Amino acid sequence: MEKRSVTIIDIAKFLGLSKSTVSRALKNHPDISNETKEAVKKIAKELNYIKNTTASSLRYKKSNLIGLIVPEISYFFFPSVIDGIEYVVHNKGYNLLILQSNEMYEREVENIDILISNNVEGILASVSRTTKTIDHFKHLTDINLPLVLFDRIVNEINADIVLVDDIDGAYNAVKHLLEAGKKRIAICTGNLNLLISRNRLFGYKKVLTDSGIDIDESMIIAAETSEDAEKKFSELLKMNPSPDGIFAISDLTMAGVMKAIYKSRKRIPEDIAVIGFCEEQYRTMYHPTLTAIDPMGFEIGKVAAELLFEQIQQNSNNLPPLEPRTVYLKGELIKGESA
Amino acid sequence: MEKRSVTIIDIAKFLGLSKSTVSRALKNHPDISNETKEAVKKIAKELNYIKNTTASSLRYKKSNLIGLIVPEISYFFFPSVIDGIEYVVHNKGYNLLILQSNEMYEREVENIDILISNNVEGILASVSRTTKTIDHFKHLTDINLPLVLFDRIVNEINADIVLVDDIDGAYNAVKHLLEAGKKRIAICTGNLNLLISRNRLFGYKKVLTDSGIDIDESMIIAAETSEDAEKKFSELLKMNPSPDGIFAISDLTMAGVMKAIYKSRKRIPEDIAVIGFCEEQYRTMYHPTLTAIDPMGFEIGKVAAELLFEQIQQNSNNLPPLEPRTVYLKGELIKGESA
DNA sequence: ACCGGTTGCGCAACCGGTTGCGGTTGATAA
DNA sequence: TTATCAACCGCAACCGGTTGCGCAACCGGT
Repeated sequence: MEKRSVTIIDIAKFLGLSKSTVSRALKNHPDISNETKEAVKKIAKELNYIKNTTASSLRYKKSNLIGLIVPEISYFFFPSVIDGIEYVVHNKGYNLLILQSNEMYEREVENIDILISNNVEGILASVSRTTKTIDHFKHLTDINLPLVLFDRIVNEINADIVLVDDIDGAYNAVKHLLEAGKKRIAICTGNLNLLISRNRLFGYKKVLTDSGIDIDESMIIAAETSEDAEKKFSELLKMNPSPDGIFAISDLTMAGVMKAIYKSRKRIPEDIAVIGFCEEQYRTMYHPTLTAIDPMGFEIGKVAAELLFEQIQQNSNNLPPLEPRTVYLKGELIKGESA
Repeated sequence: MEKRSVTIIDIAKFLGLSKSTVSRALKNHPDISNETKEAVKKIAKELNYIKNTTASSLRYKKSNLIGLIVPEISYFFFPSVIDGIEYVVHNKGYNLLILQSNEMYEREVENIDILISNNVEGILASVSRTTKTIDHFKHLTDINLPLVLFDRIVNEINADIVLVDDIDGAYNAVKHLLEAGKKRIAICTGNLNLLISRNRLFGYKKVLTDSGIDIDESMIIAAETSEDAEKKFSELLKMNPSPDGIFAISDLTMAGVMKAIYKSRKRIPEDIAVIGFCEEQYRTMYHPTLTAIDPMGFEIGKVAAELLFEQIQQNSNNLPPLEPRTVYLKGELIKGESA
């Protein structure tokens, strides 16, 4: 059943040439005459020749593949990041091998092996929630494989890092609520194992402290899932006094928070103002539309991929690895009607 | 700079064995003694050996790679589909090479070549909006490469096909509005070049006809983008008589329609009822929550991948290709508050 | 001592494309 | 005529893992 696809050897036989000549002709090697080149290319097209990248990369050590590991592809935020990555990767003539960790440490380790095994030239990753040891990432520097972490990072690692300035964003978000006259501002943060959750919480605390407002621990709620957020905020909104502003740190928590508010029949923003980090795509889905800090998904992906290619470039020039860089992207506040 | 990673030859040298023995030992070949197997595995672990899939697949013709082509990764619907695909693909021990066509015919053709070039064992695709000729897909059957199309398909092709039953879904959606007593129901459909748009429009027309209602062409609006939908429906809602029900055929059109309604200050569902095809994730983001037909993203991906693996299985057993199958998934109506 | 059968392993070809090196040819210069 | 050289192309090794085949060693049985 297996119909072998056409190889350079087929072309060579057809033209009575050697496969080396065909190979060189296809790559426009100067040693080959123009007539031969044209003949080869003509036949290649006629026979529907497609280069076998696998064979090529085995020899040439250039797979043209970039590996990507995300916790979950369909998380609100990640599709945008992937878009940004794909934009750069495609422009460089590379392709993307995408793996999910499903927030499981074991799969993350396994995925790293898979990517190495597939000869990727670099890896982009956002680490899983359950990852505590990072030997699998450190191993990459041993074998000199470029690595860029984004959004969910780990410390003390030899890799480029791309983040949104979470503290700054959270600070500005909550400040916006304060300036609107809100006094009792709650935060819905995420799993505090994630740096992003801690940083956004830090920004929240910082602006309150800077404004001379005491931190009320009952206004700080950590939720793992959207449902979790909804449940906990439904409770919170029944309390007296209840918050008059909420800062939700992610799309995920926002979804839960908004559901809780809708249920409570409170008016937005009169009774309760809402602000968060939210992709443009979803920001205007809510009613009223959200005022939100742009989480910069596309940009993160774009910048992360660009940094990766700089490392790859460095490698292919046989230059020593670059010093690890950290890039902070500042997300702007986009005004909606919710605050 | 390039640190070569360890190969079976390194292991062989280390143990004074031949590379064939090491290869067999690692695959638990019965010819090899248990002592040797254990010794090899022990050293493999110590040296941090990772199999070079590229080399393996060159010889063994098994890349463990599945190719996926989607118009755009971050479209509302596709992340869910990818999730479903990834679920199956990972369980089979395969990996996913994901490419975007960005709705461009040329990139679709290019992507097919890239996937072939990377020795994928099968291809899953949702075709671009601008695709009119399908020779690039037909070529796949020539080289006996399994193909499954989903959601956006082309006709007269030798491939498995997975669809939601668009006509049925649209029929039930609009019927739901009729049963709620709505009389002037508008539809926001998409690019009519897409079968999905035509089918959902057909279901809309069918239920109206079946119910003895005349089709009002001014109530049929095709929109390419969310913004387009918003603009056109803002106009429509100003008309007199204006619709008292809207059926939006996709997440994309729904976003525009809802914005237009919000702007018009009409009440949902009292003044105007809304129904559509909408992923669960987004359905409850709107306020009021949407009544919608489940577009079955995850399921589509899952079923498509399963069909693909059946074809691959067939190939690897050297059996003749299966007859192309078409699977229709019926999306259930999920009640929200918008209708 | 001889034989058939098993066990355990190595040799070498192979997958398809790449590349260093060397060989052939024809033209030009000496 | 012969040395020189560029232009053009083929040979063969190589990338790392897989596999058909063959061979030596060893087994128990006669």
